[in-house]
Amino acid sequence: MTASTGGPHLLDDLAWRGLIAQSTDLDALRRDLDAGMVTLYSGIDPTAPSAHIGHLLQWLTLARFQRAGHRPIALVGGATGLIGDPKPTSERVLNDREVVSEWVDKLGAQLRPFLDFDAGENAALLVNNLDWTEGLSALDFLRDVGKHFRVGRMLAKEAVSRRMESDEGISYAEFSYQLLQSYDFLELHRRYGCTLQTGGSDQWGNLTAGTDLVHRVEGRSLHALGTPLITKADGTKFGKTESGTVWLDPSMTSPYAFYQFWIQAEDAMVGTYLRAFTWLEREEIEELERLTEEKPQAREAQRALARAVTAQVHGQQEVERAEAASRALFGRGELRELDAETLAAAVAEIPSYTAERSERPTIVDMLVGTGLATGRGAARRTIAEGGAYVNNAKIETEDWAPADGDLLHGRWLVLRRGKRNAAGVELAGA
RNA sequence: GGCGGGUUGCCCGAGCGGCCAAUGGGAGCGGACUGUAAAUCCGUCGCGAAAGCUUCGAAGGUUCGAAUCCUUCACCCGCCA
Repeated sequence: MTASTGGPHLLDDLAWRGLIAQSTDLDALRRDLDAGMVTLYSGIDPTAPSAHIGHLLQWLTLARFQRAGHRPIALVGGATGLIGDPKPTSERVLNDREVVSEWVDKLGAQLRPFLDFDAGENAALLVNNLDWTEGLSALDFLRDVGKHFRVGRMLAKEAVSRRMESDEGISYAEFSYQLLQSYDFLELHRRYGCTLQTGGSDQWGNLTAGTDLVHRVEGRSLHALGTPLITKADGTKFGKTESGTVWLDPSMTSPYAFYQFWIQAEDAMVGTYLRAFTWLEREEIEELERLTEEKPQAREAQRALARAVTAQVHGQQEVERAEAASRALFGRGELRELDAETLAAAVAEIPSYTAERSERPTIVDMLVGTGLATGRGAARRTIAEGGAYVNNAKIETEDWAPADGDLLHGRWLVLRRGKRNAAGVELAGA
């Protein structure tokens, strides 16, 4: 069970999808992939209680290898997460051990649906690098790992040199990070015959540090493959919304918000995202790209993207809910014409809160109450700027309060700030 | 351990006794245009309706008045040991 069923070669598909930014020796990798099952790994560090869409890309890459018959190891960095990968900008704050350990568990559970852990020979594995570093003494670590590293090369790594040049500098702990991560590759090579590490291109220094270490210790040349950093069309960071990072955890980013994030993709990038984040085939994606060019206002590609990615992460049922809510809230139709059930379902997808009728909440109260505005000042500003809507009608006065006739089905209001931030208010009580 | 430099709002970065809630840029947010896109232009961007309140690493002090001066502490950077 080596090569996949028909279709293009895995590496050609990855290249077409724009997933190969850097690699050690592609031809050698191709030979190994063709020769049989390859064991590969990719790791993420627990820096939050949930993975985000950047991590998703790494897991999907592992999954692409698995579908081609190879064996993926998903690593969660219970050890590396205790140290922190140097950021180019600033030193990280250490997280407590208990917190990190909790996050490791959450991330592990979160990634399971993306890989097949019961595939027989090439079943996926989930590992935690704390398992082989916790018991390691500092002396052993320095002798067995540290001795193989040259400080000159360590200093040359992008993240390290940037930090050396910054006026904040870098701690020894973060400086040592690359040793820890390299040791993972060595350990996984020894334990499982792992010969390939994949990761974001921002990890390239760490990936090659790993292949270097294995080369020195074991005399074998392993492979590293870096996926590109996904960005927006102007090169700025991808994966953030007004309310921050796009998380996979539905309690941190609701499926509706998740869906909305993708639907709002720029025309110029929607093809890139389809290639990288979905399993759609080449012909389908090229057709969608063509549609974007010919009929951009139809937003077919964005819709397909949102649907596909949301389905993978949250399931088909959530896609349908998000789509129904999106139709209700962004549709041309009158909100008043929606039946109570549809409206209730739509409101359930968006931030909402319940206010007491007797308190006679004003538009400002409600903007703040729903979280659409961060404070009363911001709410007033929104109104003054003409960005506040109730049931799709612009509200221009700060002391506006709903009359009974404004309520949809006797109890709901749909608030909107700007074009695309909606929230619900339910008025309770007599 | 010694000497020198630094710590300003989400980020970068001016300010160096009153005119500072603090110049400018970026990001963000709202509007116009369009298509839940981009670009562009306009507006906005500590909290508060306002009076006012709380900010410029922390704590004290000098002064009518401090982000700006002094002292101590913490952290960072550099050179030396």
